[in-house]
Amino acid sequence: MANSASGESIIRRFIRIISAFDDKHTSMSVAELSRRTGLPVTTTYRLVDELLLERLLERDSNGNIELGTRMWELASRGSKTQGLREAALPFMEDVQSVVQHSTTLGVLDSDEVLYIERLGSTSTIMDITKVAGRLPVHATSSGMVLLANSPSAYQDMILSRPLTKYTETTLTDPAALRRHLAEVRQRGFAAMPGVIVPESSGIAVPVYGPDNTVVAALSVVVPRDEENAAARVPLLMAAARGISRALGWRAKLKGTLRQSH
Amino acid sequence: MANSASGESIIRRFIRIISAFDDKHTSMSVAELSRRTGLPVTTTYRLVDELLLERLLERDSNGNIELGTRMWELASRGSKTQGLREAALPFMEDVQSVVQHSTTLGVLDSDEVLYIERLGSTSTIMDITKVAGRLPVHATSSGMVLLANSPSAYQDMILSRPLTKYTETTLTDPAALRRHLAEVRQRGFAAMPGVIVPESSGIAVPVYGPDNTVVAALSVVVPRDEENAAARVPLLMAAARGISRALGWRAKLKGTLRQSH
DNA sequence: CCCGGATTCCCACTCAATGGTAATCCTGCT
DNA sequence: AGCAGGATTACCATTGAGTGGGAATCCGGG
Repeated sequence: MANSASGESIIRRFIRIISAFDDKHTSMSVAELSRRTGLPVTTTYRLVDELLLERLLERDSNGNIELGTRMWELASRGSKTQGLREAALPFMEDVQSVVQHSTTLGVLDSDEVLYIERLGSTSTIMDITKVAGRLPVHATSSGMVLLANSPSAYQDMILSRPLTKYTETTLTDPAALRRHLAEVRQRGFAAMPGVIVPESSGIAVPVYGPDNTVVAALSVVVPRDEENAAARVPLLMAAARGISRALGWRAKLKGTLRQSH
Repeated sequence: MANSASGESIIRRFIRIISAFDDKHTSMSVAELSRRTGLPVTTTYRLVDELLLERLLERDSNGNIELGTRMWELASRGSKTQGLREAALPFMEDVQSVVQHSTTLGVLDSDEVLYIERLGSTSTIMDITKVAGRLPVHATSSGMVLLANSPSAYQDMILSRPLTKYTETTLTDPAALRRHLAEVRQRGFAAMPGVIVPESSGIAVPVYGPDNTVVAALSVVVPRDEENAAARVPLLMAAARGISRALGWRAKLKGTLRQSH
């Protein structure tokens, strides 16, 4: 053996380690960490020791390992996500104060929607989004909005892979999805009843960045039986516009309202 | 030369790299990164390449390097900070809706206050707190609350180092600070007029965790000239109690109300 | 006292990581 | 077009940081 029998770099192993933590596993023993990551026991101990030293990991009161506050700090303070989040939060509060269910802000990351902020009670069965949580593009209103405003190569990539059918109403047929995307692009919002959880509906609108591309989706989740959920669209649009403006976007002067590519 | 002439581990260098990014420097060229981190050019390129591959770093539209969304995601989803933040947010919104200036949630990290959430407009000169930003313990109301509820060894450590005097009213004398801490402990809140910025006042109260220790400080910043800022204390206390309860804290049954160290 | 798992200690091996030097690619300026 | 200055990529000889199996030790519960 030598530097990593498996040929893995330290960075990759570091990622394995921090990836072992999620909202369901916020702390664990080193041995368990070794098991979860699949790294050799000794190696795990050595690496963890160093990460503890650097405060990227910490020990809790039981001696278990958890992600260090410093880790969060370093990752947060310089990230573009932070700017987006801060710009959006006030407007999200406004929306939340009216809609009362849950309001989320999502971005596209690799092939999924990553939620970077969320307001509303956490306990609802109705809404499974979490901050720093992911959901598939094709089964969320946020995903549809983001996909509808993505380059066609990206759309093709997403639509060409197997799409999970979560409920009766989940669209999984590429052609049907494309039609739906066209609609979303034209109307400027996505409304999807019960695509991932039968009893709820998602409504999402795009948020624009300075270069007039769509950078995020603002969305609310409401009970499916709620009448005219679409009545929420103007509210959402106004909020999204506010966020966009805070991000440096300027309304188009004149001409068509269709966004570039 | 061999594995790091400077004897530095990859982890430490990785930290140097992500530390080079902050809210003022969200993206930069690799060469600049090399300069900022002090790492050899070649080494920086090699390391950055790998981090790009792992998506801990990303290239923006100009080809500059920025922190990757994945970095934020991994650091956020498993962190205890996240749980605290989520528990606190609804209550912070309530406070913010009444106080209107700015509401923050801070924790103690090494020898400073680290702010993990913040509501209110960002542009105020009055309030310099930022999410994932730090301020010194002795010059903030949050810091005083947290310090007042810390082990005395920690208090000694903080009070024994040189304390910056930001304004006329900043306390820098250890003895005076100790008296103030005793007051804070007894009253259950800290109110500090213009300790870091002359024209504003901070008011902070403790947030308790399940084991009845203080885990965070909830605070508002208001203009200093505002009459009876202390009138805000009950509001803050009620909110802090709500957060504490959401974290699993149960009110003491009976007996003294003094909290254990 | 015993048992099983977690943790720490030990150590010989070796290739991943290193960082100079030099070539190449840009980009703006003349 | 040609030039200047910086950013980026390519090359490569060198070596100690990283590795991981194994054994000893610690610890908590029954």
